[in-house]
Amino acid sequence: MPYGRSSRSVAHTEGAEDHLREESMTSEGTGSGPGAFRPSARASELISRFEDLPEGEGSGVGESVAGRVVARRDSGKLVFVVLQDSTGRIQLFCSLSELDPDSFATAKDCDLGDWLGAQGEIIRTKRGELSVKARSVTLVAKAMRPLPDKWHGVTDTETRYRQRYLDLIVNPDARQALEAKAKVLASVRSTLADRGFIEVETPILQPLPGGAAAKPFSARYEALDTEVYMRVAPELYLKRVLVGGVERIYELGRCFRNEGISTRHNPEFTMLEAYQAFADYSDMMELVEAIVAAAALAVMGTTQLIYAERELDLTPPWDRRSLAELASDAVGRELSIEMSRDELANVAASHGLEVQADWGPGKILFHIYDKLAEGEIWGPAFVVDFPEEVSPLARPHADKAGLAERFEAVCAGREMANAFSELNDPVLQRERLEAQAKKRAAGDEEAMRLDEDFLRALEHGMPPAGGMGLGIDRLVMLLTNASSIREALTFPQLRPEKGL
RNA sequence: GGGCCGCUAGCUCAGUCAGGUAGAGCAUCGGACUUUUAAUCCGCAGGUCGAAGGUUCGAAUCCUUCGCGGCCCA
Repeated sequence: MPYGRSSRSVAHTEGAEDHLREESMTSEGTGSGPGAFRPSARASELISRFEDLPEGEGSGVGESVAGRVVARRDSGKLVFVVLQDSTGRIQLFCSLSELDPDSFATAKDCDLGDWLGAQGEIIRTKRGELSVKARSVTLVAKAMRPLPDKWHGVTDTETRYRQRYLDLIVNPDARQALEAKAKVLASVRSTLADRGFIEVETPILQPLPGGAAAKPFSARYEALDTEVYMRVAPELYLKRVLVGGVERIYELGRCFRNEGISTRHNPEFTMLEAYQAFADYSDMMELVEAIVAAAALAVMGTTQLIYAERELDLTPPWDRRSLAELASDAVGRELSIEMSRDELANVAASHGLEVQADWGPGKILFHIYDKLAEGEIWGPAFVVDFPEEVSPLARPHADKAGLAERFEAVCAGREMANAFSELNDPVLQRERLEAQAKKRAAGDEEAMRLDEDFLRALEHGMPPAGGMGLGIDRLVMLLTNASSIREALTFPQLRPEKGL
């Protein structure tokens, strides 16, 4: 019993619940009618199948349908009820003379939001609406609460997010976002499977969070009397699997970062990470292009789309620009990793950027790019050659000192993927993580921790590999023209609702 | 964290500038109607105006603080 109401008087003394429907206050009304009503057809299927049925004629074909009541037009002895199922809408034609009294009463007394099942002949009315001329009508689930306004729907953003089911009922866009994400996930899996990657699962609860510069959520693990962290990335575990000799792997799953919420950030989000032994970051560029292009085809049927009223062509190959070159363009003078720290700091300061004392030239150059250039890149583009200083898990560039074999894929001014030739030198990796740990000790909450278990794995030998991470929610945003990541998540993070 | 905007009936919104008995449409509830398409017509009911405090004879409206949400910036 959903509301625990046992009598009308209880409900009626509670003013806040006055809008709950009266008949639903009795156990009879909320009850489950037939629990196993099985429709023989879906709305959209009937509409296409009987496309050629002329106005005012019957098909002679009997079918049963089920769905939610989204409109009711009652003209006395004839009632039209519109049912919505997961494929579309179909009208019921309910005539007193064609129905048993119970069925007619069910159709006449139903409320918007109720779920009905009905059986009858498929006809087209005089006004041209394909309908089921009902022979029987059954209430299969009662709605106690009213549907949003049938014309305006629900537009209040907060209500749409908190009560996503209402959004899904009345706004087709909400359904499409859900379906787009499902298509992207299926497409990503298929693209990777075609290339011989296998999907693996690694811990979400980790004793030491790692693999990205981000603050983790923590939780108390009571049975082990210890603290655990929600992963910020699966990277360090996937590399352990590489050490184990599995050469092409990926994980598609939720990661958690303890940071603010914005149109581009949700504390939990879906990330793809893939690792390929005997490959490097240029192979990863090709992989990112292939995954994104295939996902676009799966969702849109094309790799050319409109995002934020601007054209975006995801057809490979994408532009490649170096980070230093983009930073240079943004400040109007030539910058490079070989410049002195002070010189770069002065450039940053002259563009209003704050630079911290412990930042080296690589971090400052990256900061200039990140703040001044990235947001202006429409893309899709690969920004290549990140400073080594901001890439502690990446392999140093083969022939450019101070740089790493790393890129980010940028679309519509936003980072969508990050990849590198993975660092597999355990000695260098230890130095890098020790330096990170020092920064942490000095107060940098996003600096990485020293993970001895990970280093022990590397010391057993990790094959050279390319690895990439791709934000699935941001990809879905692009493919559904969503301006906020919340539209790509069914239940975005919100503050708990008060007074409920 | 900062700026701006919003919060009024279940939903969509007026009313706030210029203080004076809280409104409309849809939904709900009661009634009429056998081809409707936001059906139509008649009638009833529905409110902690986000919260608290202040100013005032009088506050949805003015002031202060807080909560929640959105957008932009960091």
